[in-house]
Amino acid sequence: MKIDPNSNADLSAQIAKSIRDAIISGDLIVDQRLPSEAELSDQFDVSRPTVREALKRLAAQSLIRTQRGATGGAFVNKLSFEEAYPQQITTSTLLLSMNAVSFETACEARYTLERSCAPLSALRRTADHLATMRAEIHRQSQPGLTDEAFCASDVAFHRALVDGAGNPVLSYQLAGAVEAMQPLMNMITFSARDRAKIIELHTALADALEANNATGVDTALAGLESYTTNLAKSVMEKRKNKA
Amino acid sequence: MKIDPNSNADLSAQIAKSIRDAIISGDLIVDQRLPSEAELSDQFDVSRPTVREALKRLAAQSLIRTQRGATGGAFVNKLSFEEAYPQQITTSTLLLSMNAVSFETACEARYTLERSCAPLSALRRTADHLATMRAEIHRQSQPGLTDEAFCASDVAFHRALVDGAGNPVLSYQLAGAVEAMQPLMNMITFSARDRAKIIELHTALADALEANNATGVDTALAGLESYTTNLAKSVMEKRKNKA
DNA sequence: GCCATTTAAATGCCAGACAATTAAATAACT
DNA sequence: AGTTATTTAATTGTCTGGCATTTAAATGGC
Repeated sequence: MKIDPNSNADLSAQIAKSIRDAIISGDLIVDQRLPSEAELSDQFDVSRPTVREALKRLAAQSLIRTQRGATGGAFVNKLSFEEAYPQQITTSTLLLSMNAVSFETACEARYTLERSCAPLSALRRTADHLATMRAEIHRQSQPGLTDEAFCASDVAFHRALVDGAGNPVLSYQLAGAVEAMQPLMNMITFSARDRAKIIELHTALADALEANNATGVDTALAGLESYTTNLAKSVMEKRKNKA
Repeated sequence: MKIDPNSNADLSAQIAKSIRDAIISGDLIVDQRLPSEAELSDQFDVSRPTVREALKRLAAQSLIRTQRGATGGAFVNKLSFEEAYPQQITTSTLLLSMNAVSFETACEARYTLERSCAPLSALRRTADHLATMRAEIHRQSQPGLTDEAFCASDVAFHRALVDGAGNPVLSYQLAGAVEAMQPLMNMITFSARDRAKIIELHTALADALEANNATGVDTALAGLESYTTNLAKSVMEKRKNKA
């Protein structure tokens, strides 16, 4: 393997790309051991620190894992949904906060995606999913709950709804949209009356889901979306007037 | 800043996490310059190579960019949708290939998400989106087209549909679902008759979109999903019989 | 005042070394 | 023979120190 030292990209970036491509193309398969750092240095004709930088890049994307010791080394990592979740959420969160995405746009995306899961979830949700949702509703009605905890519970509730569709790909894609909204939601402080309204809609949603009533679920979600949007609008309005 | 040398995690991973948290929390803002590698070495009380490994981890996630020269250094990167797309697609592709996700499951997720965009797109699509879709349909009907090119055009067509919803967050989330399907779609070689059928459905979809007919778009998408699923099923069946 | 040169600061890269970890090979002991 | 303790070898983790390269700003010459 050879690397172009005249490219404008870092050597470590080129090496990382080379290995990444090998993983994506299937030349390197899951759990396969990569050559040792010393061997990679020879193959790519670079120093060990440079190889290490390349490997760290791959590790940051969970594409490899490393093990020390005699039989250690870098191994192609089986990328699991569990591992991919946090990265997806981090990226989505930063995208929202760094690109001045309006609350409305983010909210629309989130509820659009979530409503698409509703029919499947109404069909396939297990008792487990329902139990989780009921438990979260109960938590949300506790008086002493902080706004952060309320929002976290809200996220857990909606994730149970999405997971109810029984499609891991769908759950993964939705995770980013739902979780990344949390910081934005936290900016809206909920009054007791607002919470009661949200809990009421959550209950309606759970009831419809329990009855396998897809239309009911969709209606409840639409209600949540418009209520949330209006709430945000009024909060923003108040803040603007104060300032 | 101090790092725990007795943790089981690598120093570079801990440092990367520390800086990443600072970015997420807003302590470090976009375009802000991080301390130089030498300064970071001092602050975290580690060597420069270790700091560099940490920075490469962050660079792999597009959280920072580096610049050489007198006024150079590492800067907090404004994560753009354009930058996040490829990562999202790589991750989604690997998740599908490494986790034995069935074609059916992936296909269901993809069309479920895409159908959720249909109403918005029927409402908001511009002439530009329509033109792209018509152009891709035209390309798809060229006789000499390879299967790969046909699939690539298919992806472009569907991305135009999604982009028509005019919501960047939605487009981003959908990119992974749509693009990650391409390698799976490539495994199904399309006969001329299959292509004609797909083009027919694409045309119906574009027509409905042009008429702002949300229901028509949804019907066409549902048709595409069932046709694709059945096609895949029969292809798999044939392969099993051969073997 | 403008252009060429120098300088300084920073990242990019390398060589060599040592520490820590781990599994396997070996030796010692029962 | 079998089990346990020790040694050994391979590998990653980390450090030191250095040089090359790039870039913008400071300096100097015209």
